[in-house]
Amino acid sequence: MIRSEQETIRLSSLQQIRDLGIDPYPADEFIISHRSKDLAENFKIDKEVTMAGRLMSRRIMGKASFAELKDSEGTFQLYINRDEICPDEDKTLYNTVFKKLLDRGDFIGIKGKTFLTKVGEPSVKVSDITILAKTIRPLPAVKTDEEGKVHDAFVDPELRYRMRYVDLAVNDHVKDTFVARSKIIKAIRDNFNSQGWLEVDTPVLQNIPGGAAARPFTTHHNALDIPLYLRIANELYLKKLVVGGFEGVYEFSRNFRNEGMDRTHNPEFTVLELYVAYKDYKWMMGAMENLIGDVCKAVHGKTKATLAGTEIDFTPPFARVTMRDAILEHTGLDIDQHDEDRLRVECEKLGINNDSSMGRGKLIDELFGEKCEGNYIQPTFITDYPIDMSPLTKAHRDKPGYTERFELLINGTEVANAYSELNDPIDQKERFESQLALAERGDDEAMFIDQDFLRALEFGMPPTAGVGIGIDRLVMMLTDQTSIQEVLFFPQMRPESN
RNA sequence: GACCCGGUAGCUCAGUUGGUUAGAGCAUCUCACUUUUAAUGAGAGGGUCCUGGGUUCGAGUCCCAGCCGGGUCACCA
Repeated sequence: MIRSEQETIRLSSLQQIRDLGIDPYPADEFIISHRSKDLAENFKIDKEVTMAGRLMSRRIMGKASFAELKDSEGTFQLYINRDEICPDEDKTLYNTVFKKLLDRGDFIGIKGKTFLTKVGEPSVKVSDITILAKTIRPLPAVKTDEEGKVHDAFVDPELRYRMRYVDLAVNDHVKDTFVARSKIIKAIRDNFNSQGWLEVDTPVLQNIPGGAAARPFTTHHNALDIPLYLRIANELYLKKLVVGGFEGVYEFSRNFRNEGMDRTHNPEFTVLELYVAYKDYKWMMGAMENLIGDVCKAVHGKTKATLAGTEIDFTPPFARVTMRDAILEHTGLDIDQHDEDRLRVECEKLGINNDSSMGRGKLIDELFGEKCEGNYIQPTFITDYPIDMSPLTKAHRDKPGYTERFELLINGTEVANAYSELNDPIDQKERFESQLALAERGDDEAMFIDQDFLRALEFGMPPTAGVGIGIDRLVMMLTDQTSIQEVLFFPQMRPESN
């Protein structure tokens, strides 16, 4: 293995540390009394503290030095005086260990007393240093100047995603995004648990990849000698639980789809699905408004957030527009006045590519996707989808040809999809069959038929409202990120060649 | 998958029309310095110019192929 100059020097330092009888990777617990942020916020001088973290920079001035210690909360300044840490004749700890053998990035533990420097910077006067873990590779030297300008930022997306540990170690704002992600998930859990809904786990490995229209990843189970699929959705399993008698179930489902990758798609992604018995999609819109308002507050302390320079207002209620009205508004086309053939002609006029495999619903979906979707920046419920695009959705109570379904759009992107769940087993069977017909017509997105799900419905499912929320996208909307890779710790990448 | 852009030191980046030994800042190393904060001053070292071909007296630079990434589009609810 070829080592860089800096790595070679660090390896040699590592050996010298060992030669001094110091373990560079000690096993002992290091007890921390304070962390940086808390210590700064409640700062008092002459407090005895022990702290641990990475040594991020050193400013050595002969017999005294300043250093930055970075822990999980932030950084804190250390003042290291030779005669304070080496009161006896032996000055090795300062002259050799601290000045020569430690490097930026090393984990150290310190003991000391708080004080204010001449210029008023809260600091710890160190009385002892313990090496906790020696680093071999140098961290990028990101520096921030007086004006807050960042120099030598570690910004190459490829390096950042492949070595997220480095990204997190040096780019504080990246950490903030993931802390926000965690807060969002916690806020959802708290909201749901407080209503008595149950968090459940359902299979990731499925015999039939159901509940969505997507290309699955396939694998093989050796003992059973059968193909298995990584789930593309967990919808059908959760509904089976509602059949079983749970009135509110939810799951943060890691889904897998063997499709393209871009700013808003990663092969594995997280969808929160929730099913509540005896409710309908109208009720669900209210539930979503409350939830997302709560979640926004958990992150920003208010129900507004900035996204790509625009303020997004998550204060309920959100706008509600039927799909028919949306298309009418943005294209002047009233879909209720056109059958499939005439709709195809109109799509042609509008420059929307179409082919004979596309049914009426698919054409409407294209029309909406191409001409309308991008216009909904503020949170908007698009309601009442055509029936042949929604095979798991209850037919609309008073609009023939439509379903009781809505999607929540934010910044022109679908964030949630919800409906009054179809619980009529006969209707469900027919819907699956028409999906099969679409597949035969050439639609490779048509759904698989899940016989066990149909059997479950025949045992009776109460009227139920269900929703799926794209958690990654929701996190993007609330953290001002425009790429899914910024909200996933380890986005999918092509393997490094080496 | 198509098109556009990029890949040069640990990090961020220059590199002219193709022309000596490929540069800068930070980082690293050596020396000095006991309240600094992008510490400072003096000195030094560090390169698979993404890979492989080609053109040329000569390639970081031009051409071809490939690899990796980013962006746009297509696909994908």
